[in-house]
Amino acid sequence: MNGTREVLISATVAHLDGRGLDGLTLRQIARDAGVSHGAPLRHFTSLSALLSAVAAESFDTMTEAIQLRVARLGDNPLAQLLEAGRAYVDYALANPGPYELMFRPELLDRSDADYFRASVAAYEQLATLTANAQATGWRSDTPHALLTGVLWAGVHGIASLQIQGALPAATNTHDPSGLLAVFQIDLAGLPAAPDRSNS
Amino acid sequence: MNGTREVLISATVAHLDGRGLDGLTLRQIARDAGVSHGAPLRHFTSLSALLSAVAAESFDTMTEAIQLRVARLGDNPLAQLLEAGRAYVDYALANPGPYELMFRPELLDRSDADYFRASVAAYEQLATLTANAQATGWRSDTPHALLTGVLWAGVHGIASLQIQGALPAATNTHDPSGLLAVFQIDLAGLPAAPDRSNS
DNA sequence: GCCGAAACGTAGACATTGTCTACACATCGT
DNA sequence: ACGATGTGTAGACAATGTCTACGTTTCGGC
Repeated sequence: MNGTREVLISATVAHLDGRGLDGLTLRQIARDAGVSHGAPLRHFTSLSALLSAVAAESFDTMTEAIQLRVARLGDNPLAQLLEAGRAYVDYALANPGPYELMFRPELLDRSDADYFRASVAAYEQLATLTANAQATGWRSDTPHALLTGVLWAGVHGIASLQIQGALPAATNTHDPSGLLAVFQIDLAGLPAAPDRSNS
Repeated sequence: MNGTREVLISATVAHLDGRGLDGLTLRQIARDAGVSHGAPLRHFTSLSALLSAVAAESFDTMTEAIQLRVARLGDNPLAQLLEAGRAYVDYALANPGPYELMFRPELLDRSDADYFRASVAAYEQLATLTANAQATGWRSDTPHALLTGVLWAGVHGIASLQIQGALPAATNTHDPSGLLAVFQIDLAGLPAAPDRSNS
């Protein structure tokens, strides 16, 4: 149960939560986990492999958190899509360390099967929500993959810049959901409100 | 003229253009520049300081490139804003190495005056274009700093994900300007077309 | 139960990195 | 002319990722 492999992953997550990527080395993780500096290589072929496992876990956690938030809403695809965007940014800002790791390909092993699966699952989640929204007529003329990519880029850009404090003070003091509110105007502004055509 | 300082910066830029951040070490830069491994520290207090100088230069280059593209257009603030967004993404995709460096605070020296100046100048450029567009009535009710931040996050997210190949194939094969076209719909969709009210 | 093999863990190498220090040479203002 | 300052080199130092050699521990088939 508390196998070394799990301890290593826990130590990595703890370090990410505490100090982020700063000082996150294989030997430091080993020290935190209470094992020798060579022990991690018995469970992961490299530092990248260990970080990929952690990144995959973080992707899964984020996907679940988003799913929970979306599930609370009724069957309103556009509202669900917006809520997913907010939940995405909320997760990133609440877990900046793991989030940064997820989008640092040079630290990860891109061929890691679990990382690939988890990242694709996250994308598929957004793609499905986008498709549902488009099915209601909202932006049905925009190519699906293109729209999904742009929406992802939007929330990713907000999360990234906010985490690294790159947004100037005036923007930074706003609630992150406030940023998304602008997207909401975008999203809801164009064709018709989705559930009004049903009542 | 061909002082060691300039040679070091050139070598760094060349490395960024050729291999990106991969293998970009102080000693490798020194080897490329044909000096000893300790020489760079005579001109820069640390690796971060050298990288900050290069990042500042890249920011300035990008700002100029955007300004050129915008200046070609007539006095149509909304069209200028859109063109700036396209020029931003174009620069990032044409110079992925320098662009990645610009947004890697842990590699840079945040207190570097020139880096700060150059990054603020880039932000101010976008802020001005945004303000001009808002002055025509476009989204004049959205707080200026908030809108600027969201626009920046949008293009930054697109550029970042595209550079690291994180967007799936269907999205990736599109012309990057195609991605922005979706933003164009957003931007132009809401109130009124800006120049029609003039003719 | 035994025992060989596999898994697991440790300790010590090795090359490489950023930075520091000691030293040498040049350049230049006075 | 000469001391100070600037510039370059070479050698240290600690730290890192990974490799190898060497012990344990564990465990499945006889």
